[in-house]
Amino acid sequence: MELAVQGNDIVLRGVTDFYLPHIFECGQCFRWNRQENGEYIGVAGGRVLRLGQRGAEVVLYDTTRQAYDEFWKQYLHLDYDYGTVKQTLSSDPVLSMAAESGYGIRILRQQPWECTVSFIISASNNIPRIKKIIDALCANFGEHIVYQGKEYYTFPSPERIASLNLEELAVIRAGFRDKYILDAARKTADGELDFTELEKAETQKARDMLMRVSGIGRKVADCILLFGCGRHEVFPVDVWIKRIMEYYYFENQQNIKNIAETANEKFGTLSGFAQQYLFYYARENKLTKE
DNA sequence: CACCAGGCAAGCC
DNA sequence: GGCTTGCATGGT
Repeated sequence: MELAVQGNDIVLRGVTDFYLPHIFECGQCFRWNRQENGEYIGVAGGRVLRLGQRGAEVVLYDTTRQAYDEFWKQYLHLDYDYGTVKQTLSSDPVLSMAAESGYGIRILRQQPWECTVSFIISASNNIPRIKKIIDALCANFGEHIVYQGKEYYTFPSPERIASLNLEELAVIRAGFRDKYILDAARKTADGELDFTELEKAETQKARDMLMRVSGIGRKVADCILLFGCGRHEVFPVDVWIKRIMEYYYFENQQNIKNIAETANEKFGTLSGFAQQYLFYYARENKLTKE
């Protein structure tokens, strides 16, 4: 892959295993929106970016080399070899098929705090409404930024949300999840939940730390670890994953724990990548119940 | 108008 | 420990 700075844009050539719709529409993130021309605009890490792609050429509009080196390269997981990931996983026939379907998926390196709130909101919810609630959260309590003449909002800090009461937070229409968001914000603001400490901890210990927050169970914790902490060995099991795993690997219904254990035996340290390919495949094919 | 959506906590055994 | 139920809200 080669990089060129052209005016205010950064152009990447020879990019493989990377396809914008796969990356932004596989359910890992909620703040990227497809434009009419197929480009995507998103807010992450307090910045805004417009992204375009034509085959192996990816353009990051109106940004700097510094922003790319410091943030977007890692965020977009461009410093990682997905060819090897897919090659290894493809020894399993189901994963071979799923990885072919979602060939351009990258697991974004999102910010742990944003991930925490986003996946608390995801509980018993649908993706369009999750996006709507997060948008309202940012528009009401985030910081205003302008990019290419349009207004955007950053994701609000733990301190900002911790300063609110339930009545004020009700404007985002999160329903019963509002008290969970507040608990996460308070525990993060006062250091009871410390993401720096969490980074250093073993995976199971890190999961336990997250699950001390009300509203964070096993599944939400695992999403935070995978999407916000770069723990690629974690395999979050939601209804879609449960459904596709039962369909291809079992003859009947299984409990969550058994599904996660089976995945770890099959996919090892690549379980998180496998999870994303399977999730995308299950939704793409509208895999139904039973 | 029922039913459901990237689950979770609380209450039961 | 495992199993059931209620939960806010909005979309179909």
